[in-house]
Amino acid sequence: MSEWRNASGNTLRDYPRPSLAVDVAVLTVAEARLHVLVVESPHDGLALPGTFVHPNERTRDAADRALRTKAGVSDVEMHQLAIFDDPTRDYRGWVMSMAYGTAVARDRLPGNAFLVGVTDGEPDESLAWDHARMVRLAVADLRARYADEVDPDYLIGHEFTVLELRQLYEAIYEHALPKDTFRRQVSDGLDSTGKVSSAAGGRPAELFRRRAGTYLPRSAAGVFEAHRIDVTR
Amino acid sequence: MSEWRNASGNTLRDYPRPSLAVDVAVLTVAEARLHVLVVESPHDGLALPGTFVHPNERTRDAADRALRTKAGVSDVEMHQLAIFDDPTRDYRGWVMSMAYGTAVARDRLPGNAFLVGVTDGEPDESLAWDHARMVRLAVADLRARYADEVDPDYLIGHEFTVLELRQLYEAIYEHALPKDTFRRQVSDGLDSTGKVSSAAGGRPAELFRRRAGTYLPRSAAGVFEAHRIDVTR
DNA sequence: TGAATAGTGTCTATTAGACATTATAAG
DNA sequence: CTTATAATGTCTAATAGACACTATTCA
Repeated sequence: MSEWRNASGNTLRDYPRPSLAVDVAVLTVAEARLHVLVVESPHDGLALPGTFVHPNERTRDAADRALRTKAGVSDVEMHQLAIFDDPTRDYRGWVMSMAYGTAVARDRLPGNAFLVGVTDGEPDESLAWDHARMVRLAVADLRARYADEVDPDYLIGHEFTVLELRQLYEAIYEHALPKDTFRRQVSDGLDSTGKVSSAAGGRPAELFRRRAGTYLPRSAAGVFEAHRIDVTR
Repeated sequence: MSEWRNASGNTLRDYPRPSLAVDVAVLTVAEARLHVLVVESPHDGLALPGTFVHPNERTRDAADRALRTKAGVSDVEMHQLAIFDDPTRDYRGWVMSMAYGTAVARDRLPGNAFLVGVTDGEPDESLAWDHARMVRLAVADLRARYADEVDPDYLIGHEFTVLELRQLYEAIYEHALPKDTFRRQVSDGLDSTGKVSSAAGGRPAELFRRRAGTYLPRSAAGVFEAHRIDVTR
């Protein structure tokens, strides 16, 4: 590699470079609760799927690759959370990790996926390294995005009833939501399909689709979120 | 360095590592407008202050060091924005950059600081590399944080009038705010000092301090922000 | 006194939240 | 019919936004 030199005299070979990893917190809703996808290794215990970044690879592509090869998940839209850069965070040496977050419907994950429940941003089982903090950031990010749009990550299908949508939001925000207020908050973000769901004992519920390009009202965050997750820990 | 090997067989020396830089978007309000602090280099033109990360240094410490040495600014609380990792983004080779954002009062910057006006997240003059995108992220981050608390970055002093505070917010959000509604939005986040400002022709204005540990109401974001900055570009 | 600015009261339209009512299905 | 669930209407309290009014200074 030629030694390009910029105005301040730095070159790309002046000093050691960090190893760069990515880790991905894949959230999902199963049994009406938030879960995070983990992988188990004999040496490090439970951890988020991750990998080292390959030469000239983007971190997002590395995260995609980690999900594909270690968790059997593809075609996921991810969001940068933070870089974890404590030089002592990895026993192997100077390893930084870019954390990504996303959410995927349960039925897009392998049937034997290892899911750990998440309560108020905290995994029910302890994770390796600083991965619990990554989960906390992922949940805060998920909640912020879900207060902005109707189920942007398609945790439920393309067509759904308001009840199904509300139960999804109750799982994400971890508390009950009033059914009439919830309906009014989201109704502007829904398109009616005309169809109804097969009734479960009572009046059949109407099936809706996400309305493209609509945001939920600013008040939605206040309605959904009972409290804020402390992401500073 | 010993070759620690983890369960999946990776080592820390398997493949090349990226050079890692940091760049900092320091926003300030001058002449009732948002500005961003830039440095000028003969080779690259206008750019955000930045530096390469030193061995075993945290990115935040590197960002501190860049601000101190290249812009004469110290003791600034910064926020991670995003990692910029396009492998072709730097002509010198594979260089990623972690972007940080912050805001600093004009009088904490050197008198000869190079400030570029910012309109709707866009610097008035073109910046090197992808630094304009970093500015966009910094402005979005600033607005989100200022909708949460009263001037958390101390862009105005410890004691201030509601008028001064409102003019600050009008500069940050780039539109006029109704004086009575604004006052009601922020009043719960203020403590009265009893003192009044030296009058400027009319009734003297009361001086307030930030009330510790209070958040602005959730509706504040809707009142302040006329529209959202597109950070996807 | 009038001019200028700070601060507050009032009215209206909107709406979150609670509750009641109607609508539509199955048995 | 009864029962169950969906969807909507109604009432109240809170409040954003607009506007007017009062308060306090200086000239």
